[in-house]
Amino acid sequence: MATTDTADGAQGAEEEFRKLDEFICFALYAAQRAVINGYRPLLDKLGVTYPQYLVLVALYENGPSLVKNLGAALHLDYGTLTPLLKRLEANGLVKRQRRADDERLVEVSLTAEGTALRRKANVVVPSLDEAMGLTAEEVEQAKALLRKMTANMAAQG
Amino acid sequence: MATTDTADGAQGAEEEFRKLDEFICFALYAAQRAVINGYRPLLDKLGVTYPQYLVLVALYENGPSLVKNLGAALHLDYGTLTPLLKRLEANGLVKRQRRADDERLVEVSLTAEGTALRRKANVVVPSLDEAMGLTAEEVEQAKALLRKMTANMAAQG
DNA sequence: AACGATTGACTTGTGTACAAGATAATTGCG
DNA sequence: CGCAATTATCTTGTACACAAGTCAATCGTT
Repeated sequence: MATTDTADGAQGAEEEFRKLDEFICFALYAAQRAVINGYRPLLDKLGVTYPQYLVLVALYENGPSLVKNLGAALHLDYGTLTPLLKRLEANGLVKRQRRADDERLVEVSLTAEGTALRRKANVVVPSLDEAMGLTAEEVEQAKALLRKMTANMAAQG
Repeated sequence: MATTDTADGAQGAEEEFRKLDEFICFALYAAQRAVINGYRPLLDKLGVTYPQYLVLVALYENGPSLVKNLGAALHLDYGTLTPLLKRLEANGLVKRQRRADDERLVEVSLTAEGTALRRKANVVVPSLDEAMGLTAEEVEQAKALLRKMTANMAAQG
């Protein structure tokens, strides 16, 4: 069904080659985008993007945090975080402030509006984690496998 | 360990709120980026990015394809594919050609150089799918779970 | 033939991601 | 103390991703 119309590629010969759907990396890539796209309409209502939402969750969990620590929590670097945090600040959800005791450090904290978002987000968002249609057991399996992949890939970057 | 230095956030009270690491969507997000980052050094040697590599795999599998069909195979839209395909074309790996029988259609096919890349990629790349450190059984489990997520999320966009 | 609707592709604008380079503040060592 | 190294952050440049809008070619119907 998928591809029609055109020739059929694999010209006989050797079949040492794998198909797209056999790659676990593709399954991972497709699933991640599907999930983000599922979150999007809900997060739109809250006025944040998916990575912005994750930053807020990290702030809810850890309180005021250095950019460095947010990067460690989310596995994101400054090149991604700095502009993202500026957008969150421009939207009034967080405050960014250089620390007086060490001018290199920037501390990110929630505004009243950012704090208020927590309750709304908590109602609207986690529903999706369950709406992925996995049983509780499958969710645990998936988390374990994903963490294992993450750890192993990081180990030998 | 992760976050230090700053206050500890969760101000007692209710614990109806989840931590970042409990979200399966975050595990998915982190794993996908870790895997792409693992692929990057290998793909750099081939001169392609990860999404570009997936397009090539689709072309190896299906032969010359319409942009529309590549989009269906990769779950990507024109806004992503058109510039990506132009970059692949600029790098000499694919050819893009309007079809004479229907001027709306653009057919993408491999150049000699793009075809030649297949063998190199096949040697260098799939090693990583195994280098994720999962057993064969876990790989199958993971693929099944990821596909289920993808299908369920797509079902109720 | 006429023409409104559909289709396939492209463009524009916003927001991630990440590499690589720049910079100011702090630290550590002789 | 003086200064080289380190640290935390920011900036620039490239490449996805996706929504929304544009446009030409084709189709369906009359």
